[in-house]
Amino acid sequence: MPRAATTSDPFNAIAEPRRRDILEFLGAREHTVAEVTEALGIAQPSASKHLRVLWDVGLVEVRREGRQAFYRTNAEQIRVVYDWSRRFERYWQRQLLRVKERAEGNAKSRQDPPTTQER
Amino acid sequence: MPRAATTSDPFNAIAEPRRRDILEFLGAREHTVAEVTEALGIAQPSASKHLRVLWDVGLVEVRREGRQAFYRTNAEQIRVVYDWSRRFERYWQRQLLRVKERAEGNAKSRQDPPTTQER
DNA sequence: TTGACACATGCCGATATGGGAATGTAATTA
DNA sequence: TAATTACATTCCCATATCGGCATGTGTCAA
Repeated sequence: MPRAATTSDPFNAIAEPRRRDILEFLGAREHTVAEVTEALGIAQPSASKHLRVLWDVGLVEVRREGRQAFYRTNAEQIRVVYDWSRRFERYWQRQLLRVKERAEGNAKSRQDPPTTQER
Repeated sequence: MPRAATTSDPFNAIAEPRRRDILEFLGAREHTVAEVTEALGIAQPSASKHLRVLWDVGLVEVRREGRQAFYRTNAEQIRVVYDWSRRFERYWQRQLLRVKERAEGNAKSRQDPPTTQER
């Protein structure tokens, strides 16, 4: 079974770096497909496809006017990701605390890959 | 070109629902692979693979003891996702404001797919 | 009407995916 | 030493991905 479709949810959609770039670019105000392709240096069909994926999961909205399409990011949907990641806030706060606590002492390095042995 | 490797960054790693489940499960405290497989109802090799991917991008840490591996999520790395999504905070706040402003008036529905015509 | 323009879609190929089943490996136990 | 346990890895396969290129579709201008 391959990875879930990019169109299934915001998490899959933002897995692609280019799409994150697009969302950031469209963050401030709406932009034309041509503006996206030019600003990010991607081919037009590629931009259209990415925008389509983002639209499918509700991460962008479109406004059509003549032969132009004005896209803007729908921050509300990014919030899904935000809310999920925020659930771990208490954990990283706790971890930061621990780091701070042992700030003076022994630096403990990250362990080796799962397969490699250590200790 | 296929999608970027799941091992490339946290965004790709959390694109998989099962891996998000694992991260949540490992959020509170460290757990054995066996505990993960049992708690989430996934096959052992599958769990090991997912944990490996999560480990590759630094989303989990391992502590080995005898033949057991104790995994825990590394919230610090989830923060990468948190920080990225949070950059859109001002936008959804602005959008919520707009929604509130036109709370009394005309309900504007979402537009049709990019290809379909409307207006 | 014809052509240019803006964008969307279809097809192709190279590649990564995740599940299942089998196998490998190191540590513990008998 | 042999069997068992706890994980990790490998192989296989059906499937989805993204980019490039070509093409389709609707809109506006000449």
